[in-house]
Amino acid sequence: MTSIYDIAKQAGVSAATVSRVINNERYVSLKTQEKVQRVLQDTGFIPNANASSLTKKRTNTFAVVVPDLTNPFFTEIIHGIEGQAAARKIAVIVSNTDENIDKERKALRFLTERRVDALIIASAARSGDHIISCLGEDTPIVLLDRQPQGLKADLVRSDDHRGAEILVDYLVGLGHRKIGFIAGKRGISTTKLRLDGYRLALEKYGLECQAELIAQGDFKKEGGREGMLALLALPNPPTSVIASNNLEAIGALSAIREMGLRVPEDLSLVCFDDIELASLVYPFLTVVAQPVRTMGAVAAQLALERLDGKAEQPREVVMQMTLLERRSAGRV
Amino acid sequence: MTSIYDIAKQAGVSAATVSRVINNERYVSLKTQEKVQRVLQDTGFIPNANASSLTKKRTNTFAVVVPDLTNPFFTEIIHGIEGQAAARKIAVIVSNTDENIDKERKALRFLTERRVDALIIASAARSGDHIISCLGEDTPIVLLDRQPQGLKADLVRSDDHRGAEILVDYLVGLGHRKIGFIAGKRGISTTKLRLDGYRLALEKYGLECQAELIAQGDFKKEGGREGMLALLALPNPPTSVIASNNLEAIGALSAIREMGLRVPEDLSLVCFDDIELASLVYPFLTVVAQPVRTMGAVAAQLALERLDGKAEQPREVVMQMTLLERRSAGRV
DNA sequence: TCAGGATGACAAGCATTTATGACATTGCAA
DNA sequence: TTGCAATGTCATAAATGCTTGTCATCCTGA
Repeated sequence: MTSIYDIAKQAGVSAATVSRVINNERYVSLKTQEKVQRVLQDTGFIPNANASSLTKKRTNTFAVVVPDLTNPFFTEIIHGIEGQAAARKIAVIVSNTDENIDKERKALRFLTERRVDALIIASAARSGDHIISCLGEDTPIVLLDRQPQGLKADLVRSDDHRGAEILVDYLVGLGHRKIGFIAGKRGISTTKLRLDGYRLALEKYGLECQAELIAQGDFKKEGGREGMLALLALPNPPTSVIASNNLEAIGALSAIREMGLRVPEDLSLVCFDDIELASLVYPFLTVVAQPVRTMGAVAAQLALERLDGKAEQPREVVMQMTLLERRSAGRV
Repeated sequence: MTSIYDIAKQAGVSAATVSRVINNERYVSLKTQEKVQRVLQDTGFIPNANASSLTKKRTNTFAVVVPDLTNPFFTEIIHGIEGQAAARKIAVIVSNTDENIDKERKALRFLTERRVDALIIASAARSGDHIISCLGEDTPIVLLDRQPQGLKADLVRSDDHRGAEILVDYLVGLGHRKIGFIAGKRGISTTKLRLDGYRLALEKYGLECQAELIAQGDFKKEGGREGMLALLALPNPPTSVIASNNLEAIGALSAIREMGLRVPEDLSLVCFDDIELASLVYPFLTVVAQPVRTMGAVAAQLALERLDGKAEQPREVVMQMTLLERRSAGRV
């Protein structure tokens, strides 16, 4: 491989000078700058960023770890992150964990081997111990959507609690009194917040929160499907159901159809997190949506600020949830 | 930072030995292996992969460059690539170009600075000159979906030509004789293949291929919308339209609705590339779909084989298109 | 005793950055 | 005009954290 030494030789200067020219540093005369630049141009030389990061102790790389690359919620966030990162000449490595803690652990190990400058993660884990024990205290961490226990780090999320309330308000407004809930994956902060929000909102209306109306999900289609089947098997099933995320809603939908029921005629279904493209094709699911792309951008910003040494205390950015009313819920 | 030298000191061996233990190489006795492993464990040392790649001349990194991170077609492909890569301990850097050649150029430069081991790219460009001139001849390149001119490299795509034929067959089968077409982005191989397929299929049925029935698109929503508006403005508009990809179809849909028309009652609409989640929410768009996840996996495989020195000639993997009949097209 | 393989240390290399210091230039006061 | 400090310009060399070829040493078995 050709290195700055080759350039240096051709230009009749030292490698150090070439390095200075490349990095636009002071203390190199215009004349030598031009001389070196010419050789750089002529040879089409492209410096090795890896070698550079060895000495600079900056890899200009962010790691993004998400639990489900299949979910537009996360891919949109990645989109947002990539946009910010590219503008700062920072590479984005993405890792998918499939909601699997073991995969997450491996990914983290792998990413710290590469000495990423920052980690942006929607963790599949209940607690964050494995994250710090792997990355150490020094690498900036930005939590996305989910806050593992015992992990003090920047956090970007939406107001899950309020989101649940918005959905309950909406359903109650349509006359529903028996509102089912398909919870998210066990042990995830988001799951708890959304469930709590649901409970409190019911209380607000003096509605009893029956345990049997709460089914367990996992933020995936299959979990949503099974959760919904459980609710439908109830002797006295709910007239409306809230799914804890978009994929659960899709699973729930398939369960409902399996049972030969229609939405919203026989049952209302709403959920967290939008699937924008789906609604553009055919506006169907009523949801509370998060400003996903922005969340990604903000997460990247937080990481960048940490790198610049700004900020000390962990920061928490909470975004608004927005109700997008479509056709999956009806008056009862 | 702690390095293998520190480990070596603690274990009472040389750094070379530590390196050998870490990389599981021969010529280190079981006893010293254990001794070193213990220190490795105790200190929780994680080697620096960047330093390693400096000597090994392998970064264990793939670059994936796509034109639209918003399109599930590409995110699913990324998903497929990531799966294969993670299994081989290869990092995936993703770059989004927004169909912008300048962004693509910048991304390529950036990625070669990082000396990625392979490039997997769905290029936004007509020709591939900028790719080789940047990466050089040595880095394996796998083309995804699109084949820029003058670029000899492995290619993973689907049978676009046949895909178009399938759609025309289907529409003709429904009685359509006036079939419009919203083309893809100019200068992209896929655009041409799909258009050619459409033309030839019409010919097969002795249908005249009218130039006015072909609108220009760009593989994005806006292009689809404008293309459809143009078709609808025709004195004698088509009874059915084929959009060159999923996003164009969405744009077309919005145009149709703007004009107060209904699909499929007033107009049939079909397109290339599925939006799986959308169809699960509500089965609407009839499409020819590509096996996206597999395509990503195959692309990664091709890259891996190149790295292993297998394969000499450029290979072309062509996947089958599948018609997914739903509700956006009706009998005329 | 000796051949030959196993073991591991040494040192060079990978492509950069950067501290240090040598030398040149400039500005300004004497 | 001279002297001197401040600054600019650049090369040398050390450092970054790891790998690997070379070579000396130690064992083993014949």
